[in-house]
Parts: sequence; C-alpha cells; structure tokens
Amino acid sequence: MTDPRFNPMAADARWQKAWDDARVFEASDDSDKPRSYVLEMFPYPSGRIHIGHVRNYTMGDVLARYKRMTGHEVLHPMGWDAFGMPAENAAMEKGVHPGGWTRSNIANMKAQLKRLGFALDWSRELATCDPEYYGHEQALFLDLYAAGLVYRKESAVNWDPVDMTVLANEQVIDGKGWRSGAEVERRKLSQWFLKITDFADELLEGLGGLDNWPDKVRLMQQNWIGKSQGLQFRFAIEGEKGGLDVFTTRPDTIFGASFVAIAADHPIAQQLAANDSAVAAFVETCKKGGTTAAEIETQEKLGHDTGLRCVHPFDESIALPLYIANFVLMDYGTGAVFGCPAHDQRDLDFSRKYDLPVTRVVADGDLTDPVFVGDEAYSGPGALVNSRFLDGMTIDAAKAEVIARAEAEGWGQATTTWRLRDWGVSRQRYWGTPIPFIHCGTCGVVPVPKEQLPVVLPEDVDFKTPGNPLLRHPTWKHVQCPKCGGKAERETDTLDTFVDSSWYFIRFASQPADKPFDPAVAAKWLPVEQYIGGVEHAILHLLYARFWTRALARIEMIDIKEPFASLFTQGMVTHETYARMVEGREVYFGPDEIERSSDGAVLRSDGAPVTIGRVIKMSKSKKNVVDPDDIVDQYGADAVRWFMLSDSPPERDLPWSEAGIEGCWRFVQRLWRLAGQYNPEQASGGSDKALDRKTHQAIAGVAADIEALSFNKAIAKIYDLANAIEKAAPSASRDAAIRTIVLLSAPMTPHLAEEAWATIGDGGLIAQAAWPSVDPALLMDDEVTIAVQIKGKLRDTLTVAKGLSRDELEALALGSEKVQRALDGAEVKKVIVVPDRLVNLVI
RNA sequence: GCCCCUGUGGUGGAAUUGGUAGACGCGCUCGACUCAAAAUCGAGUAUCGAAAGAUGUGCCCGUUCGAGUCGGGCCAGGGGCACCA
Repeated sequence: MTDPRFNPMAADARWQKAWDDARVFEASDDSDKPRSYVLEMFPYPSGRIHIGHVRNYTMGDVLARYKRMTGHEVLHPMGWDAFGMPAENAAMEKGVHPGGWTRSNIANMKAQLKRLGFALDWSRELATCDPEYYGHEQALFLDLYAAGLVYRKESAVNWDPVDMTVLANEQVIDGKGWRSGAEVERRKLSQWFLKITDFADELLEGLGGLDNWPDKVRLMQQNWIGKSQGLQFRFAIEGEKGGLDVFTTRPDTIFGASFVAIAADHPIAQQLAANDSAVAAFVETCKKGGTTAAEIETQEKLGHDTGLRCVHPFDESIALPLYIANFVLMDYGTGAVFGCPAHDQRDLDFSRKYDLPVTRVVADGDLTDPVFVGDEAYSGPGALVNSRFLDGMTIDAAKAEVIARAEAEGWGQATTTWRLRDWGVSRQRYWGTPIPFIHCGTCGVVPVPKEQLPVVLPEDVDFKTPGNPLLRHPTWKHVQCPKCGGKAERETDTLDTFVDSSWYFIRFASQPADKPFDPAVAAKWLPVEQYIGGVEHAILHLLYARFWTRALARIEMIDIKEPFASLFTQGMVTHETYARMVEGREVYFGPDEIERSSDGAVLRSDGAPVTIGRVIKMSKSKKNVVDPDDIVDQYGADAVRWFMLSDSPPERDLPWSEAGIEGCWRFVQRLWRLAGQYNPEQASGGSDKALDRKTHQAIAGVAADIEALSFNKAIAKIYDLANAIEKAAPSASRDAAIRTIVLLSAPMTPHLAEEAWATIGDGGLIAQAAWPSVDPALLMDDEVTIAVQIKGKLRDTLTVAKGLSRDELEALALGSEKVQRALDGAEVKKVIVVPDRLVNLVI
C-alpha cells in the first residue's frame, strides 16, 4: 500500500470484475443461513439513471452488503419496469420502436448501475416487457378472473375529440389535450377492473400489522381506503314511482337538508336528458374537463334544477329540489347526496349560488338561530337544534337515532361505504401487457386458453397516427374464438403498468419458465425484508402490490398476506436552479454551464451573472440535473455513494452540491491514507483503552444506524472514529481501529475497502468478510457529564463517575460555585434528579 | 378542493425520544507546510455583548420543575389525489 492516492478509475472496475467473477452477489435458494431480501423499487428505463436512483440503490446496497457481512444469505435483485407511456412518446417523436428504445435504455442504464458497484444479483434480472414476464402475468390475470376478481364495467376516460384518442391525466394540461390543444371530455368506455374493493376491509386491517412502515404511509393508505359509516336511505320523488337512494355520513343533519343532488351520469339524470334538451345540455357541460379528482373538485360547482321534488323522510310536507350537479361522483356511494349547507362547505357554496335556504341544525353553544348566516359552514361538534325529536342530542346520538328510525320504518339502513374504488386496469395503449381475452360475437368475452399464452405484442406497429396501434393492426386482433371456433377479436387494451409492478418481487424470488413462480421457493424469501423507494408511491403502487399479494393468497397461490415487511420511503435529490431573464422569459442553465462561487453564480461562457433559484427536485425542464456518469467519472463510485448517504437523513430531500461531493472525495482519500498507516510491525504493541472504546462504540453504533437506515448518522460515527484514530499514537489498538474502520465503511465505499483489504485483510474479499464483533464491556463510559439547572436553565455542568446516587448528585450540584452564585441565597424548594443526566433546582 | 409530510447556525443536519440545542460534515477565518498553488495538518466558528450574562429550534398560545421534542391555532415549502412511473 504505497500509493498515496486512491485511484478509483483503476480500482472500481477491477473490484467490480472480481465480484462478478466470484459471483458473490448471487443468492442461493438452498442456503441454510438466515435469509434477507432487500429490494429497491425497480426503475422505469427512461434512458439514463437519475441521481435519485443512485440514492435509492445506494441505500439498499449498504443494507444488502451489511446483511451479507452479518451472516445472511441476501437476495438483492434488479430489474426494469419496462412498459409505459414514455416509450410510445419516443416512438411518436423519434420514429423508433418502443421495444427497441426500451431495450437500449435498459442496456445503458445497466452499464451505469454496474459502474456504481451495486451488490446486485444480476442473474435474476427481469424486464416486464419480456413475454417471459408478462406471459406469466397474463396467466395470473386469468387465475384472478376465474376466481371472480376481474370484471368489466363502464368507466370514464379523458377523451381528446380532435386526436380521437384517450389521454392520460398527465397529457391533459389545463383541461386541454397536450398535442391537439382540444378541450378534453370525459367519455365512458367498457373497461377491465380488478375487485380491490373486495379487500378493502382486510387491506385496512392489515395496515395495523405493518409496524415497520412509516406512519404517514399507513395513514395515507387508511384515508385512501376511506371507510365511512353512515345511512343509505330512499327519498320518495313527488309524482314518480321509483325513489332515489342516497348515502350520507351525516344522517343527524337530515333536518338541515335543503336540496338533493345526483351525478350527471346517474340513471335518473340520463333518463331526464333523453326527454329534455335543457337537462341534456347540462349533462353535456358536466362532461367537460378531465377525470382527476383535483380538477373535478376545484372546478366551479354547477347545478341544474330538474324540477323534481324529493320528499323528506320525516315530513311529507317538506319537498327538496332535486339537482343534477357536477360535483357529485357516480363512483362514490349511490351517486346521489342530500345537501345540508349549514354544515358542509361545498353544500353551502352551492346553496348560496342557487339561493337555497340554509338552516342551522348543529349549534356550538348558544348560537341556535335557524337562519344560518355567513359563508363558512360549521362542521365542528355541538348539539342538535331545529331538528324536532333530535333537539339537544349530540351528533353521534342523533346519527344513531336517525338510523334506528330509518331501519324501523323501513326506508333506510346503516351502511359502510368505502372511498376506495375498484382498480381500472384497461389502457388503450400499445406498450403494455396485452389483456388475455377474446371478444366473440356468439360467446361473448372468452379468456385466452392458458396454453396459448403468452399473448405476444406484435412488433410491426406504427405510431404515425394517434391512438392504440393494436386497434388498427391488420392481423393481430383477428383470431378464432377458443370456444366456438368462429371469427373473433382480441382485446386490444393493455394492462396498467401498476399490474406489472404488483408482483415483480415474487418473480425475483422464484422464476421458473413454466409458471409465474414456485410457491415453495418464493416462500423462502418472502416477504421482502426491507423495501426502499420514493414516497410518491405511498398509495398507488404499494396498495396495489398489497392487494395483488392478498388476491394470490385468496386463490391459494401464495402463503403471505403482506409483501413488504418493512418499508422505507426516501427523499428526493434536489439542486439549486440557475436562471436569467432573456426577453422577459426565464431561461434556465445547467450546473455544468455555471461558475459557482460563495457569493453568486455566473455563466461560464460569457461571465454574465445568473440568479440562483430555490433548491428543488432535479428536473429536465429546470435543467438542474447532474448525470451520475459524469460524477462517477470525476470522483469514482465510492465518493458518489458516500455523498448519497452523508448529511441528509435518507427520508428527507438531499440537496446536491459541488462542494459536498468534493468533501466526500477528500474523505475517501483520507480513509485511504488512514488504511495506509496500518502497520503491525511498527506498533509499540501497547493498547489504547480510550481508542478501543471508541472503536467498539463505533462498531455497535454504525451497525444500529445501518439497521435503522440512518446512514447519515452511521457516517458521522465513522468520521468520529477517523478523527480519533488520527489523533491516537501508534499501538495495537490503533491498528485494530484501522482494520475496523475499513470494515465499517465497506458497505458504503466497497471499492476502496476491497483495495485496502487486499493489504490489511485476511485473504478473501471484504464483500464476504464478517462484520467485526463488539466487546460489550467497552461500550460503556465510566464517567458522565451531568447538567445542573436552576428552574430549567443551565448553570453548570459536572463530570462525575457514572452511577452516583440522587443524594450525591444533589450535594455535588449544590456545591457548585456557579450554582451558588446563580442561586444568590434563594431557597431551593424542590430538587429533580435524573441519574447520570441532570439536576434541576426549583426555587 | 381533499389527504399526508417537513420547517433547528452561513449551510446539510445531530440531539440517547420530555432532560446540557448545534454532534459530524460542508463553508468561512486565522495559522503551519510550499518559491507559489493545490493537497495536507493545527486552531476557531449560533446571535448580541468587552465581560458577566442574555437571547435562540418558522410564528402565536398552552401543558411541564424542564419543550426542538407533547397539545391547540396559524404561516411557508413539498408529496399524493386513482391513465406519469
């Protein structure tokens, strides 16, 4: 070890090859070691690895390497979430084939990942766009269909009336199609659905057992599933035969009702529209705009009075106008609500707009006037007023009373409603898993027989016109009906890519050719011990994967109910932005075009000053991106990995900075010099108790921090140990400390650690070395510093032997000169002693 | 509009989960080494103050002997909202 500098350009590739050659990261299904399945969310192959991926995979890598060092058989696989819209956009823009584009992206990104030295089992690599993967997915889909968990129904999509195509929410900008600019409409199509609502209860219940998930994710899922209890009841309609079913969570406010509203696609609205052009016109206006909740809920609340009158269930003389309203959702409850404006903001806004009465029925204190004034609805607690037999009751008592009477009188019953809707999986797009069904004029919808799987996507497609190329492919969709042998057509919709990512973690664990997975092998690895990914997946992906696992459990294909035992959601990588006004428009510049100094930034090309903007998520449009390849070229993989782990706690955003990566590079070099000082022959041979203590505290501390995924804290402890080693005189302890710090940093800086281990280790690869063991006797300090406070204010600190009694501590505190000066003769009324921590004197 | 999160020095953050706020890193200042620079090493670095001391964890209020930590109310920034992945 004579080289004064660590040279990653040479070392990185050498050790990456050594790991590959020795196949150290390939997981064995047959090992008798304890197993550990570490998984990071697999990337979409967009073209280049993003710095956010590097952060995500570095975290998983440290854990995987640590687990291996602590004696586990580790499964740490990688694959590609390879279906999706960007490939089709590339096809339209660049004239390339989505498959070719995707596969070349995968090749590029794989090379990028390899350069970072991740301890991945590449023998299990998979891409969801391979028929070997999606064919099994089709089989699973058919199994779920056979179990009654798949069905078809009408559902709304964003329709671009100019391009005559379905748009993703992302493609709708300010209510207009992103290419055509046409006003988007909601249009109904017959689509495939998975019955996730069948599992609403158990998905909710299951959250309770996910102790190693972040609370916020569990809370978000709980709210998303949205269990609510209420009353479903029937309004009679004056002069009409049938009634109208509504659902409410606030039956207590029934005497405050001033209108009833139905969704524009409610059967009654549809029926009225057929005979009344004014209604038909209103129903049409309700179709304007996209399908997102944010859009629907923020658009102006509009209603149309149908002229029909609903009869109040407790008083036939009260007639409530029936409106069609654009904010009522057909998908939730019964698609009909009654409005109580005094106690619901949306209903109040609506009532003020259409001049409907607003009656107070819940009073907070003395405010019992039935005429409700103001523009802010009251939704807080209180007692019922102006509500006949409910007057004086609490909200809960009134709810129970109304439900009891409705049930006794037979016009309603207590009902549980869920916010969760069934999962629509149909996509009118090419680059996805073909849905394995055939439409036959005689036999209806027929599943593709399993022996005919996979239903393979045709390669010869064109993207010259908008819309799904499968629909206009000359031959692909024309098939024989498997049942009657007659002419039939394939389903041309493909599956939502969330289906692909709902079971990939099972396929990683077991990938036989003839079936989706082998349950016995999968059971050895699952559930995933630690799953790591972005918080943006807190609801959809994670809920769908939980559902899919439970669905497979219900059809007895798998033995677990929850796929991910522990979940960690990491923050984004951010960077400041650089911009300059050019002709009244903000023009952004990339970090590589900028010369940054402590007091500002100028353009490299002409020295013109630019404004340094906020630190935000890296994005192409703001040009505040850093390419992982460039920085690996410049600093080597270890410095980049170190940066990803230092400073910012992993769940928070990490601001990228040039100064920061420079600092990491310097530490890598410092660690290298430290390793070079290992020299047992020169050591005096004596031991250094203080350093031993520091070393063992570091071993225990770093291990605990890695297990808690607190990498920033683990790194702070390694810095601490490095500082202590540098200050220490040569000794056997110091050599031991050097060996230890190399082992402790091996999961983070594996290339440097291997290079150093080649000299100071015991022959093998450090990737396969054992984590150092801890001497518990060395973990404790025998002295502590205690704080002495007067009424909570720090007045002095005392360094004393550990474990002194309360009385001894109190006496020492009172003996302090500073304390006596601060007391200034005041009487001490109470003394609070926390052993080994503090003494607080209350005066 | 609805759901969720975050806020601590110049800066990223730490704080044994209610007990000495600012560990560790970056930056900066001074010094050593050098012809010089880089690298490296050493010392210092919350604010005000000469000091004693006072103030200080987005803002306001509360609970407590004691609050960055707990409760209530705001403000600001971010994530998600079912066809982006």
